[in-house]
Amino acid sequence: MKFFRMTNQREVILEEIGRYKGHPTADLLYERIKKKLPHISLATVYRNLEILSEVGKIRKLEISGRQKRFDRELKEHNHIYCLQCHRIDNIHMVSEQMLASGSEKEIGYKISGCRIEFFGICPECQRKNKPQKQNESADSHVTCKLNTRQREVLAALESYTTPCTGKDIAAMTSLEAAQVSCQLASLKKKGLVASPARWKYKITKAGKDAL
Amino acid sequence: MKFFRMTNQREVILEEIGRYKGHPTADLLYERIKKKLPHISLATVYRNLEILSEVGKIRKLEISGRQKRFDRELKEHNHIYCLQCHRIDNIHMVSEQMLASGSEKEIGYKISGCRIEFFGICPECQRKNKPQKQNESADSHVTCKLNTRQREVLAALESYTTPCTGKDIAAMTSLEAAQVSCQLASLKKKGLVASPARWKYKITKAGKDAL
DNA sequence: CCTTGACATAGTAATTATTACTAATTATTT
DNA sequence: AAATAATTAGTAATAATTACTATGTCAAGG
Repeated sequence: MKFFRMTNQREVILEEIGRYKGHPTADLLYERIKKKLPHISLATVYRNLEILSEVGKIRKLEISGRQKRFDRELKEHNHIYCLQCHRIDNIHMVSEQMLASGSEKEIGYKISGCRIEFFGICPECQRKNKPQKQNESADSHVTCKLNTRQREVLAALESYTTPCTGKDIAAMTSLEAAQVSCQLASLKKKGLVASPARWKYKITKAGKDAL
Repeated sequence: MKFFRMTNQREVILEEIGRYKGHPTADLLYERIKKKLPHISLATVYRNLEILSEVGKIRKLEISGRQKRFDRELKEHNHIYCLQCHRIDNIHMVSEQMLASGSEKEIGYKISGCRIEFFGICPECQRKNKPQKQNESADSHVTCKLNTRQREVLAALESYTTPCTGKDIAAMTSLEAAQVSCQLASLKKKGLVASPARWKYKITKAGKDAL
């Protein structure tokens, strides 16, 4: 049997998937991981995602769309997929009842699992679709006066489960650490981010709504 | 609005999908269609599969595996996928009940559909897996003494919904028309194929079992 | 009937996501 | 420490699909 070695690269990959709320693709993970391990190769990311999912540490999704996606969530759940922006969210429901429905016998397959994939339009895209007229107009009074940098910082925070430091955010975005902390201060004053611990920031409900 | 022109190529593509029982991939269809339209381009096949599915004449499946698959079946159904040989079969069951289960509200998505994908081992692969020892031995007494050509003819027939002529089969396989009719005669004698009309052949239950 | 313009086509190039390969490096076992 | 095995970065190769381009076809309006 092959021996599995927990290398530094694998730890970072695993940690990065864990930090990420959604179902990231290999290349997105690669972009993020590169910030920490600048010399890592895309092939290493791909290989390890494959191996980690074989070992059962992560889960590989082969869902709609061109790219495979990965997540850390190991308990059974299904997915819902936005036809418009291609984001994927989790959806929890029993799937066992269907397995028991006698269809297994009916068609002769030995069923080992089931994946349910809903598709539709996610809340965010629904919101985007509604107001079609205000495109040419002011465009700023709706979204609580967020500038590009603030939006970028907020978006980065939004995609993470764990609280981040300013440095983390700088690594995820194109911004410098100084720029980030400046935006964080202003966002905090508006109540769009909270700081559960010194130097640690997370997005608030209001922050999510503002996005 | 764009005008949709039913060209000869599109008719042939549509007909070929209709003739095919499974969920063929673009390149498989291309191989088959080339027999009838030797000058058709793979790009044309791809483009038209896309267009035909937009127009609603066929359905595009984005299921597990690398390639997209297409089928003509327009009423709602779900799929089951063999992890081993990658074949895909239909499975009929109600999916509406899940849509009503309140999860729509729960996550804010506007759900427009749902795809359920079971996976497991298909009957054929199960059969292949069982007898592991007889690999070196005679290898012929089990399968009702089918030779390679007969097997090829039978497999071609098996994949079609409509009765085929010998010429059809010759086109699908690597065999000459004369070779095909010779094999058909012998298969008919064994009861593995039936001839519902003069020059038309279809596979029988016994034929499927023999495969 | 002949031109005009939208739609289609074959053939090919380009792209995207992923996998395979290779030589060098690192860890584990003997 | 030497031998062996696993892993890596970097790059080449592959598979499926899409984009591009020049040419061709068809149907309608002058």
